[in-house]
Amino acid sequence: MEATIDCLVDLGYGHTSYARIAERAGLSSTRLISYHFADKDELMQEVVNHVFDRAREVINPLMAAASGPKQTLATFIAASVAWYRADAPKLLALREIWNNFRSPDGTPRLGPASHEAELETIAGILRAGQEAGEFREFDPRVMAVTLRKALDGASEQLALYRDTDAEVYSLELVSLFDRATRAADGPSPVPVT
Amino acid sequence: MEATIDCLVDLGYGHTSYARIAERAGLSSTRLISYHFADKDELMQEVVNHVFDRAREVINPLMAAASGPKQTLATFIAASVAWYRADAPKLLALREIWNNFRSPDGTPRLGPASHEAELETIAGILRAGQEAGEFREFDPRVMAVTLRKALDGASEQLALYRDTDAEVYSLELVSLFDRATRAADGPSPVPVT
Amino acid sequence: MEATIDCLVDLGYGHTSYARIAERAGLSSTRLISYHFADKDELMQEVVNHVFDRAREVINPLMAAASGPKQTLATFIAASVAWYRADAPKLLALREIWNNFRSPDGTPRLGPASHEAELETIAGILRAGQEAGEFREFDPRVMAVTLRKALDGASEQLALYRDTDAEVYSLELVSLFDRATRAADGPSPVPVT
Amino acid sequence: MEATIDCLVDLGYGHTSYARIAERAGLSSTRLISYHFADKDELMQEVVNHVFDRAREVINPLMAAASGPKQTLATFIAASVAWYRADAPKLLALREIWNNFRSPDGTPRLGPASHEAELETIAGILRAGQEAGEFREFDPRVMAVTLRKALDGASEQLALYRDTDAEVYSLELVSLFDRATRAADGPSPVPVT
DNA sequence: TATGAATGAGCATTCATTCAT
DNA sequence: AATGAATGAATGCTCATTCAT
Repeated sequence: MEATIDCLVDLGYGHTSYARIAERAGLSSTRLISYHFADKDELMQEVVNHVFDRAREVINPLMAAASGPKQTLATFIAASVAWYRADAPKLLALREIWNNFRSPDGTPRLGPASHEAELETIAGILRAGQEAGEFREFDPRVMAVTLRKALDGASEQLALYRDTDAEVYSLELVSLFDRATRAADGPSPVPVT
Repeated sequence: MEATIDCLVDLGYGHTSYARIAERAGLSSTRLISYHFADKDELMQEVVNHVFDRAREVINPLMAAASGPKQTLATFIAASVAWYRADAPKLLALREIWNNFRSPDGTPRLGPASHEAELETIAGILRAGQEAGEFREFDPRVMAVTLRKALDGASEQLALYRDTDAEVYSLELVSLFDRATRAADGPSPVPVT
Repeated sequence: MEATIDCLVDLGYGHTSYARIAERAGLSSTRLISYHFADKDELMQEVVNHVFDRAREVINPLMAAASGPKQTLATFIAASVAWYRADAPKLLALREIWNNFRSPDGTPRLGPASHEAELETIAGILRAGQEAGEFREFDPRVMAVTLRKALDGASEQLALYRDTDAEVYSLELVSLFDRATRAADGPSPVPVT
Repeated sequence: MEATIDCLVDLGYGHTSYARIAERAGLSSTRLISYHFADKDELMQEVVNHVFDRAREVINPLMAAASGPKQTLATFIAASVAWYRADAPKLLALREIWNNFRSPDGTPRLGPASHEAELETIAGILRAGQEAGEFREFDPRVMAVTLRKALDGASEQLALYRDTDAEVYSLELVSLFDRATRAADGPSPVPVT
């Protein structure tokens, strides 16, 4: 599975064949891949599960401490970026699968549509903040999509430019979305001292 | 080329073969594709050029009227969304190529790295605004990446959910980035009247 | 397709692969087989159709002259054997497909069940003969199955032992089924002079 | 071995692989098959032996009582059908092996050629009857082949259409071959009372 | 401009079989 | 007796591309 991730990153989804994976894994036959995984779909699904398991491992503990819309939002951003820093290469592999994994009939198995659940969670936090008066009026869907894509951008930058400072990136994003969301006269959640 | 775009959208890059394209185009042989395009790379490049030509057609005239960092930024967002609305399906095809087009050695031919020029342009506008005192202090790179991805998100939403109101989406994004960038005590560039 | 028939006869259905067919046909790639036939099923079906077309060509003109149950039966036997003599090798190929061609779920595509239509035709002739009083009382189904298998036996013998005298075999079978079917006191349809 | 027979019947010889057999037998590895049988050929041979052992068990005692060509012939038919009724499904498996089992060089290991011994036995009975004046003049080979195939037809019918009455089928066949073989003026061996 | 025929490399997957416990 | 890991050859089929009209 590590060899698979390497192939996905280096060669892209389209050139990640059993032959290439076996080569990288030092196997003398592709047969062993078929032995451990029912088919390529299962292999890919397993990689996705593996990466998401890691995500939960890193993010959930950090999220536990957050309370209130503003802090939840900021923590979500910071925790996501923390994960990206830890697992940058795996994220490139995930992206390949995400963008290319399709059913035989052509419909994407993952792709943007699979973000719906997460988008709804984010939108829920945003709506809660609006009701609490902490956030201004805006379209929660647009904001949620933008945040989701902003985080994708972060993971891309961290993976492609390894000298990017994750700490700075995280703080900048928190600040950006704080300003984008806060009520006109509300206090800054990141008090400037 | 229209058949190619259809295939890319419906089947994804990986299943967009000469055979499938010829089938959709009603050709009885793939030979005609090879006749018009040197190879598959050229075909894909041609699709990319075609889509970007349209982008320039739609965006450039709108950008011409803008002056000053704030307005330039707002106009850039609005013009981009205007293009997405006009050419939503083509953008899905572009995305497929963007994410998958690679050299024989595996290095991406397009992908995030190809956004550098555009990111630099956006960052330039942001820096100009900071120097003019219209924008607050922030990392121009992070903001540029976030804006770029926010626009990607917009094109996705418009393509996948055809009932999305592009006008609203555009105004929401302009407002979002206005708040994210403006100097603490600066006036709103989109005055509420 | 001739190469396919050769393979079926010499190697059997199970070892008739694209590689072996291409080899015998002098093709430098199996690709050409896939080019002309959608898949292996289509190739096999085409062979079956080809062989049956020949059968109709040979048998139908001979059957045209027959009238009355006894003569029809005798002519059917003679015409069948005439075809076997003409196309003996092809019949071995047909047998391979007949016995092994199955749907993906395992159910036979041809096999004994596909003989139903022909069995019904034969049984019809037999019943007509019984009603006309030319044939004795017997179970038409059993007689039809036995005749069908007797003809299979003839084709096998003619294909495997090339010195078998088809003329003799034909007359023997006609006589055999005449005696097996005729009414107790009926006259012989093949009068001894 | 029962799992093997099941596979042969349900999937056909070509799809009866170690993997499928292990699956049906509830084994978690094909290794156990290789443990008990040297190779696939041995497994198939074992199945054939197993089926033929049963045949001898059923047929031999019944044959023991027969004496004289006519009775021997009638008993042979009746005993064969009795076996078919008892072991119908196994016979379908046998047929699969019979038709497909080949040496590496492609020559059939069983198939029609393996019937020679049995055909010679049947022909011997027929010749004895001719010499004794009980049977008319006919080609013993053609009659033997036809009887052999008639019995194959019976086993097919009994296996495929489970409501076929074996008793009737047996009597019909006996009567059929009695009429086909008996001397012109000879008495019926199955006197109607 | 359009076509059918032909090609060799590559694909995921299945085959029977062997190794090591 | 039973298992899981490993193997190399073979399967049908698709790939982009070229040849010849």
